[in-house]
Amino acid sequence: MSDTRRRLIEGAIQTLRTRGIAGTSARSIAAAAGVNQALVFYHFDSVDQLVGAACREATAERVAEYRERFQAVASLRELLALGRDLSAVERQAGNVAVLAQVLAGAQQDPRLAEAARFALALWTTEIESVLRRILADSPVSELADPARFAPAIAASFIGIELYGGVDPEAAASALDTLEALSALAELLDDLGPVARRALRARLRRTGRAAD
Amino acid sequence: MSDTRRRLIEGAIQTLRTRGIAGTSARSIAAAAGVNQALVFYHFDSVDQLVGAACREATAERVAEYRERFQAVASLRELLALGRDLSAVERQAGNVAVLAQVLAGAQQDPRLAEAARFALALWTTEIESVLRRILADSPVSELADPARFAPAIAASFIGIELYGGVDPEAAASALDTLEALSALAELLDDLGPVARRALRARLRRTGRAAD
DNA sequence: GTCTATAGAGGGATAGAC
DNA sequence: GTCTATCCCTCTATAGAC
Repeated sequence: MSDTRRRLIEGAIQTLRTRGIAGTSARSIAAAAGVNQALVFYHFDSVDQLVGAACREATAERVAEYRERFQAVASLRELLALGRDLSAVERQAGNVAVLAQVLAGAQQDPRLAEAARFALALWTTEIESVLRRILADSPVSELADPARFAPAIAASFIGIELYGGVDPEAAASALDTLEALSALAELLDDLGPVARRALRARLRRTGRAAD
Repeated sequence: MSDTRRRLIEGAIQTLRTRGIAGTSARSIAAAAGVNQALVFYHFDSVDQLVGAACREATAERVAEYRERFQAVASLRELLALGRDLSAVERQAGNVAVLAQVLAGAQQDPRLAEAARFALALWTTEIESVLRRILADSPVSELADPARFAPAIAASFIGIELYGGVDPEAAASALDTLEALSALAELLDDLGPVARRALRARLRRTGRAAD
């Protein structure tokens, strides 16, 4: 990829972080990238396509960087602890913020929506494969299958990220709470088949299952 | 409150819903409100103050409308089921979307941040009082105290709302999953003191508690 | 309180020289 | 591929008539 293209992508990421979706324009991106404003349109045709590309790329980069750590996760608690670390690191770097801003813009812009869907799919795919592995023998799988559980986790982290922008303490509490709740899953795992039977009985009574 | 003020607030809410934070301007709001653009500045001094006021008011109105239903909630599952209903209704009306858009803008704008904090506090206060009531005798309270649990729930719903704007099916799955997981809490309640002791033992081993 | 008009900045996008 | 220059639009905010 050409150097200018790279710089524009970097500039877009930076601008989304510091000025949000509402303050992201061809001019502000070009200024951050240190290139001429007309080059936005030469290389990407329009601002939203550049923003979309930046979102895809920033996410792909981050997900790739965390892949090994995802693969090392051995329990729900570890997954949520990784999420907490990731949240802290990415808050510094501002990469989750990029996705959150694009997602906000995506509510009204089909091009951004496609990019946001792609980025979310990258995260959920990763989360889903971890869940599939760590919940395989867990009674938790009676309640939630990985493909449906993963978007809940991804969405929660994005919500917490946005919350953190206006109330960091509350966001930290939220992260702690999710992690603490994973002790429920561990307790269930301790109980093993007993828990599985009890859960099945519960589900029969309330008439609700994983799907 | 004057009629024009009211109309501007309504116009701001409408505009946030249909055009997002990036497309919300004095002109677009005034057009939606059917009033002159200069009146935005006469009544609110600036666009962000109008948007902030709209966010506060829209939220206060919705929270008030749901207060009775919150008070009728008797279990975590019912709370999450109410959240699901609320999410569906509000998605139609677009009120959670308003908060989500203001929250996105709030990451870079102190005035919007204050409004978002206020709006989030309204929701979390409501959720917290429900949690305090329904978890009073539950072993779940070993893991998460209501004041720290509530922001996690609020944040998750906002994340799911944004997710729903680009992938409605995944968002629906996420809502289902949260509801299904509340069966864990019920199971714990069934087990009563046994579960409480087991949880305490677990927590001692992993060295983590509710706070 | 409401209107018109406008200043002045910033926006997307393009034409055309190099 | 990159630049300058520009068109034309939208933006916030204000001044001043009514």
